[in-house]
Amino acid sequence: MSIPDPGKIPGRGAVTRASLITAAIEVFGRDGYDAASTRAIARSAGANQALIGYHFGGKQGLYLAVFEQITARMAATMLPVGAAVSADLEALEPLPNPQTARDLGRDGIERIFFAFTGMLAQPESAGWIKMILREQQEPTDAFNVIFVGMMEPMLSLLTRLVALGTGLDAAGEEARLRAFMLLGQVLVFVVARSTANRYLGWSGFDDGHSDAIRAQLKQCIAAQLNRDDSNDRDVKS
Amino acid sequence: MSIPDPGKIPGRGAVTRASLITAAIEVFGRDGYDAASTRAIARSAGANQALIGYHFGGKQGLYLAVFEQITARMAATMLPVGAAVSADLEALEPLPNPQTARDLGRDGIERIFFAFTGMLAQPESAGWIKMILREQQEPTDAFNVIFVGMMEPMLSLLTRLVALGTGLDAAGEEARLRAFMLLGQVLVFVVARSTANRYLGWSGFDDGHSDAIRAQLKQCIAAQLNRDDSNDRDVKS
DNA sequence: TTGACTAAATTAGTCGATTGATTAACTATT
DNA sequence: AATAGTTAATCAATCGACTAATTTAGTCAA
Repeated sequence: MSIPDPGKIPGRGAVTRASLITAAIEVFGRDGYDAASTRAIARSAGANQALIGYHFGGKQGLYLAVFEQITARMAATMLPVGAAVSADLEALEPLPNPQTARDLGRDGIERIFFAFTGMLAQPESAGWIKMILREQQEPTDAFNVIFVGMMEPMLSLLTRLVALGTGLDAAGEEARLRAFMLLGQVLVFVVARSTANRYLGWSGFDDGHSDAIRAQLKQCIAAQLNRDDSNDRDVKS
Repeated sequence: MSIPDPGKIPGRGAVTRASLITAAIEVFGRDGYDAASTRAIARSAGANQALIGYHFGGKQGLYLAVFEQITARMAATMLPVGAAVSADLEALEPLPNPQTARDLGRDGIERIFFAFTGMLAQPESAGWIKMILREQQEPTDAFNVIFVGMMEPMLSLLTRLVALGTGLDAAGEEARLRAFMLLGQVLVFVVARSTANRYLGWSGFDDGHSDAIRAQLKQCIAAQLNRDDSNDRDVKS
């Protein structure tokens, strides 16, 4: 009648439950929520179709469970990096001279984006990247899971670092906009993936390309944090 | 038996054909290709469901027709701007001194992005933005239509301008990467729309927000083109 | 102007296939 | 024996495509 508690001892049900989620990431990512049939997912998982209803209550429940898994996996790679950067920040809290602050901000941003590009370049990422993008356009309950578990913490830290590096107010909209735009410089390679592949002659987003992106990104970050002169000239418009 | 030629004199069929496309942009954009039913599209257009088969051959044919319309509409706003910028470039072809070149590049990039943000901020854009994003992840024949008609011409021009402003080789990968990343700084606000809305406290991408984005974008463009110093220090790594 | 003829456009209805969900029976584990 | 897990089968609903019948608009002869 009701959904079994997944937090229990991993009985025989736990393995099929896990394989259903794994298969669902694959099929949902490839076909999208509507085109993905519960039968296709079950077949890919080597399980019976009725088990989706048994373990997750239905298609929607499986979809939500997939996002909890995705968020947990992303958090496992990104949050430690964020915590390390954050710790370095707290370490010399009495804010140092402007030049040191800028170097610290730039270093933190680079470390975060280094981890981020590495994660995106993993072949198995392709599936859930598509799922997240779909959720961005038509958010369901699943979006909330990934926003509070991943997006919001990383964006907050990024905003702090941008503020540190540029001298902007960390609480203002400008710093948040800049952090967001910074993120866009990386995201564009996966969200506009077909355009990227065709215009740049790539066949996908692999490690070699993430190195090339990192090299350019490093220059862009450095340039955007060194805004002392251009700032004083333009900010009053 | 076969699909009627839409290039003929606009008989009574032309108006239903047009209203079907308009409704299809709405429904395809909202629900996605698979979840959008031909019945829902026909109902929204005030037409009979069988007319989709009659005018477009089927669901797929309607989808393709939608993208031809979208491409035409985007091209109508963007290509004139691109042509104007391009004309200014040809005007002083014997390349001027580095400083003038950089100003010219920056000015061209700003004009393109100004038009681009304006287009994205239009309320009726929301529908086809989603369609294009879906096509980026799982490209069909429709992607080819929009790539050669819109993406490729604008990216080429953008790359030229970036090369002009930075001194990079216009034919190299670096310049194309930079142009692409520049594009990402704007696109992120529509592709990560739910994250943007929630993190920035917006309720959508309207004119007021596009002004705020333009202000930050202007500074970012200027900063990224003034890379003389940071370039010499880092480019050899 | 009228009426007959034709082709384009539109309609309601039906087709087989597939969808997510549900049930009752069955098996394995404790 | 009792519970958890699994299975095959079936349910109504909906899908895209298709067909035959009908209406509309345009053309030409009288």
